[in-house]
Amino acid sequence: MIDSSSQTIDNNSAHDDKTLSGQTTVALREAIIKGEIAPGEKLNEPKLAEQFQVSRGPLREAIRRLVAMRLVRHVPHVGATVVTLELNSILELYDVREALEGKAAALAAENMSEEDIAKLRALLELHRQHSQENPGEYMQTEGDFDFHYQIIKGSGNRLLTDQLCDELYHLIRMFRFQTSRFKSRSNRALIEHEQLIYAIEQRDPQLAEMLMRKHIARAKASIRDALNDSETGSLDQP
Amino acid sequence: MIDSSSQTIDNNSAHDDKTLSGQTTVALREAIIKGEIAPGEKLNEPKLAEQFQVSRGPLREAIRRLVAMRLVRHVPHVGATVVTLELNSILELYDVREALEGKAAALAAENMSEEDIAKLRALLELHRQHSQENPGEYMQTEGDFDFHYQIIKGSGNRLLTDQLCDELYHLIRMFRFQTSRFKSRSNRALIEHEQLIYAIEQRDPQLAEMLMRKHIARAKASIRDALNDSETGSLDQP
DNA sequence: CCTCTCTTTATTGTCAACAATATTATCGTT
DNA sequence: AACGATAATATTGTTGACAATAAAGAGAGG
Repeated sequence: MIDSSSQTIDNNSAHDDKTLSGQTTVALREAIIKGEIAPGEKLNEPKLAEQFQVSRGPLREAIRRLVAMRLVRHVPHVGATVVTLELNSILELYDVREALEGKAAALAAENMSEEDIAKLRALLELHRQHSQENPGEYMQTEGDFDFHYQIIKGSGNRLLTDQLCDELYHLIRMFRFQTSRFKSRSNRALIEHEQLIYAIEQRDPQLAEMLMRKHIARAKASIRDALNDSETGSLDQP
Repeated sequence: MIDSSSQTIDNNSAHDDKTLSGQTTVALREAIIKGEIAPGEKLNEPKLAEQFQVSRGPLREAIRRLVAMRLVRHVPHVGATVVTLELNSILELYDVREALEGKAAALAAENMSEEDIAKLRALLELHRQHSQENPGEYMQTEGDFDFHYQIIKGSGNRLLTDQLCDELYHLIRMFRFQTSRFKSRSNRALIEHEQLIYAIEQRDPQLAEMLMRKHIARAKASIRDALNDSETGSLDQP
């Protein structure tokens, strides 16, 4: 077992929030991420309150939290709508990821404990094994972020971790859900993860940062190519 | 042109929010940043609602937005408290700034229009002039972020801009308010800004990023030194 | 037939009362 | 006197009703 909070990636500051607002937040969040509420769709407060069996108060609070997570946009006196992830937003997201996770990798190379590094390598071997047995499986995407998640946490920077794991993570999840038909090149990711962990083991912050940045930049490029080819401008509409 | 709201740094998604929640948000936010509500202090909802002449509803919403801005921490059924900026949090903040603003500088070198670059240089000259006439003046701090702000906007990345200017910016302001007794080395900043704008003019993303990162890293180091000296080690424990 | 205005409707913003939980104070026991 | 359990208090969470604003529709005029 890697960590007490490793399989529950969701820490979201609401992991132990038994309050109605908290529960409604995760329910609404998941509904949006899974596409049960379509991108661009308007969030009708009375309707959703009825649907989630809560009053409008907690529902409004949930909406505000999702606004902070950038899953929802809000205009005063008009209402809230689910964000639409056009290609441009995705590319912007990956630029931010590159900057933040690159720094996280550098800090991880400096601050991560030897045990945590060992656990990280164990996790990588697990993914490699799984990938060999069932090639092209779902785990690579979840597992991929598992790996990144451990490095981010290994940075020891709380602000960085919160920004990446509480806010941006759910945006990434939403995007992956919408484009799950595209299977990612998991072999390449595995190789790059291997290089990355080696840099961390060598305690080389600059190399770790460079490798992480290139890793994410390549993912970004591959997304741009895939989406440019496949849709030719006609994928992102609902 | 990217946006028309350039001199009003506060865009905060509430710039034209005439709603009570919006007004309460900025009022409460400024009160916290200026220290009228002390760091670590608890936010008593009935008391603050009375103070701001609003009901608890809008006040609660304001608090939630400030939680998203990381100016306030919230625990279910216990309440909200103003964050305490220990040295550690500040250093973490500057690491995140280094990553994000570094990338912003690189993107600005790629995407900024020639006119915007010209305006940026004009702004720098203005600050230099002001700095010569009244050495060691307040403007350098506000002006410093003005400069950074223009570069961030010049990146053309909306997510990046929002993260830096809507959320982190207010944390920085709060920190500066609390430590206004320390005068920053404005001469050095001016020189480094000069180098930075030159790299942008040359359309050299890598150099621009490097310069911005070093610029912020130096600011971080100078903060660490100043705070370590002045408070003699009794600062970072809670 | 289209367009503009006014009315109607629906939706968001705000409020004050109620319920649930945590904090504090009190009291008894060791 | 110190500690722990229990009751009183204060604060947060939730609810439904009310007010203000925007969207939708009807009707008159061009």
